[in-house]
Amino acid sequence: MDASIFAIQPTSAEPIYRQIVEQLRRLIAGGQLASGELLPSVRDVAGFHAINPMTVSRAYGIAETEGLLERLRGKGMAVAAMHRGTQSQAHRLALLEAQLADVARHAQELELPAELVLRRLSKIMGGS
Amino acid sequence: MDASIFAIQPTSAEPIYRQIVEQLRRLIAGGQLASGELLPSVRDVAGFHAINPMTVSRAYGIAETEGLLERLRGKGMAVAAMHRGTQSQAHRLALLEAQLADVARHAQELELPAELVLRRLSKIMGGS
DNA sequence: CCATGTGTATTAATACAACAATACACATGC
DNA sequence: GCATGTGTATTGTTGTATTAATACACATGG
Repeated sequence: MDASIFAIQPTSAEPIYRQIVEQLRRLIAGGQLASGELLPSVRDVAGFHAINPMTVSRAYGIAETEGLLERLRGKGMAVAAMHRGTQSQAHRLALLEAQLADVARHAQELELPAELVLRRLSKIMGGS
Repeated sequence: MDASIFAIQPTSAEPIYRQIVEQLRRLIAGGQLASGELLPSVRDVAGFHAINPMTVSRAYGIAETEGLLERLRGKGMAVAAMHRGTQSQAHRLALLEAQLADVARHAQELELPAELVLRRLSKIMGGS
């Protein structure tokens, strides 16, 4: 697997290691990273994105603690076998729940009608 | 105005002073805080939410720099006169744009169909 | 065996957030 | 005038988060 699977934004307020962990969570849950698949090495990812290897290692370590990844000694990190294939839609939707709740709260503070927000989001998602 | 207008989450990763600034932005843009309205004093807010007065003062100071608030010497802080009434829907929707883009990106990584996400968000917003 | 590839423990540097304790400038109202 | 109410500047301390630099242990493959 190529080091380019991750979309790192070094300028973002969100810490790099957390960006990686969260993308791993979603890519695995969505099935874009298949079970058993070998991930790019920490040095590959670090070199490609010009970040420190330890930052990547930290992300991989957290993902392993969460049970997302498995460590293959001498080989590297792979998607855990437990996570065979794609999770259920309900399970994946749950990963968006908190973010959707935030959107709803902010929309209410902005006194924006729900229909308007939904139309806008629909347009953004459709165009991707 | 009561000190309870702010919904502070001390455990959140987002800094308290920034929570306050962002809520001010939205509440003013949405018209829930009317122009000229007097805000709760820093000591009131700090006491009510059990946080440090200087943290509130910092938030008010930033909001003043942004032109959201006006300082009334000896009285306190008030919503700036410039912000008379509610902003246009387009202007308010723009404040949600970045967050909606994030939702779209995450949904794609999760391989969730747009309709499912929209239905879920609609339910959350409707129930509020 | 040994070069090369894994991941990572350790230490340090830097920055940030929040709190605490003062003290100050200003306006209001008795 | 003076007590009381604003916001704020200042200084210091504490705890934490993030990233970086270095060195190490281990497995693989010839």
